[in-house]
Amino acid sequence: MTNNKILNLKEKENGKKHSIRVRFAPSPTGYLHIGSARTAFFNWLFAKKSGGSLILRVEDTDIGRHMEETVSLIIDSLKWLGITWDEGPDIGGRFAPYRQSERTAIYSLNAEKLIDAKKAYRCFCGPEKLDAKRKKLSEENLYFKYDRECLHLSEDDIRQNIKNGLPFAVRLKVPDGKDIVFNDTVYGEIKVNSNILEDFIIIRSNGQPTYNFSAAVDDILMEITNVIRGEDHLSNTPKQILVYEALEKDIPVFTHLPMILGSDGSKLSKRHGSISIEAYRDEGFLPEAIDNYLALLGWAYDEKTTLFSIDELTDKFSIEAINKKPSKFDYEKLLWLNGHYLRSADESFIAGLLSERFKTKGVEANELNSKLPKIIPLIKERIKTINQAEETVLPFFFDISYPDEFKDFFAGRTDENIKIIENTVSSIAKIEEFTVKNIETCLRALAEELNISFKKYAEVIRAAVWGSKVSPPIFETIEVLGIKTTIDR
RNA sequence: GGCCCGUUCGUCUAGGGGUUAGGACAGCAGAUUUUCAAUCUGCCAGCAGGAGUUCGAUUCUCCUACGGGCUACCA
Repeated sequence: MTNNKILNLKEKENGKKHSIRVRFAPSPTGYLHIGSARTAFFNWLFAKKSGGSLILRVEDTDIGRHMEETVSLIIDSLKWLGITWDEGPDIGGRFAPYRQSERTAIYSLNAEKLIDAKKAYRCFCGPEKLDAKRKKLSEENLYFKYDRECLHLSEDDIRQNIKNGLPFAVRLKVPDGKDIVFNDTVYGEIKVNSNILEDFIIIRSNGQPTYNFSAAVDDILMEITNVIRGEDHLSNTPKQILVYEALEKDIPVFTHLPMILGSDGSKLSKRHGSISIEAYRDEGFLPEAIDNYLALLGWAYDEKTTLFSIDELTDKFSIEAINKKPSKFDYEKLLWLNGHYLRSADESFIAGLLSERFKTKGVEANELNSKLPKIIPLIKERIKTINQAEETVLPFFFDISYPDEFKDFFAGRTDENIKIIENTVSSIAKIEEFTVKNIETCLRALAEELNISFKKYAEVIRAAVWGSKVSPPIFETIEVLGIKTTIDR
């Protein structure tokens, strides 16, 4: 433990000029949640825009030790979104370590400092005792606020308790009747009286800090100038300010971001669909689409623009323009955005993504390389996700099975349809150069010859060749399939 | 229960004391088309309710309703 990790009381940095430092501090409980991703993204945008630094800090004070996987999952998702950071658990930095589980001693030492300064005190009331008190009061419809029993313990009692090995938590002594005021960038002035707060626990009896303490201590230590986080922390902010004040440090600028809710207005959860960035990546969404969509949740540049590249976003984003209203997550709009970005994406890029998927399905690289470049232009305009693309392109690589409804389709008009198919087979067999143009001339001529509308004719051929009433443009499709496959089908 | 925050088309939002309240997604209709998309055109649709301030409130103030958050030895 180096000394600079223990905060010196009475040493406010007077007017020292800082460059902007923001942080994203996820709790590694699994994957990167949509809401957290937005928070991370806004932090990143703000850091970029202001030429500051983004710090990634893992808040794992209560998660146990087995979370390596989830940390790397979160890191992967962040990187995939294009978010980069200047300091973090994976790359280190001036204020390492960046995992709170590795900083336990820092919190204890600072808590001890507070105890010595009589700004915090040991509490020997165990959870059972507190629960009992809580329960008793709730039966009378009253709400329990810690009664400061242990604040009044004598020095001797405390020494005796410690000597007897009684476990204790550490509580912050909340000043009485004090207005805690801060100015939130998006919510404006927030004022709360300290009387509604109890002496909250800052160190648990297992020695681990609680969130409101560790977050504040680290934000001080890591010289965070702007705290940008979800609105769910707005109510926690006064407590953290109390920690700043107990430690005699200046508070940073707070910016709380409105929540992202599910379509029914309740907290975004699994029953609303996918909520992890990972899931969207797997579904075949593009990071540009997600970033663009996320940016539009609670923020707008002007009255018209909805499409923003990352560069435009870093240029135009402004934290002051964030609104207060919680927003509902709209999957449809995300889909539309993704379709837009897919349409403007590089064809070889899409081919690469599809190629990966088909390789795992056992399709040879050769076949992929020859067909995919022809296929992509056919489907590019018709897909909204890579999943969809994969789906629609399946008959190019695998045998098709005709759905039951087609049995009727062929049976109902047997003569005509069979005639069409037989004629088509023999006609295309004669095509010398199997190109789109020749196929088209050939088939159009045939339809005329058979005296049926091309619309009708195409319907039959499509069903026969593709096993579906919907397909990419038929001539191109036939070309890619090749003469043999077409005739076989 | 207490405290904090919010409420403009179904959704994301712009606006802001006098506007035909603007855009986007979705929906609907049409054009185009070998299907489906894409594209283009048009349509539908909104200031939560009530008081107050004002010549005039969607905009300012208050109240109510509704929604969200916090109120843990979770973060």
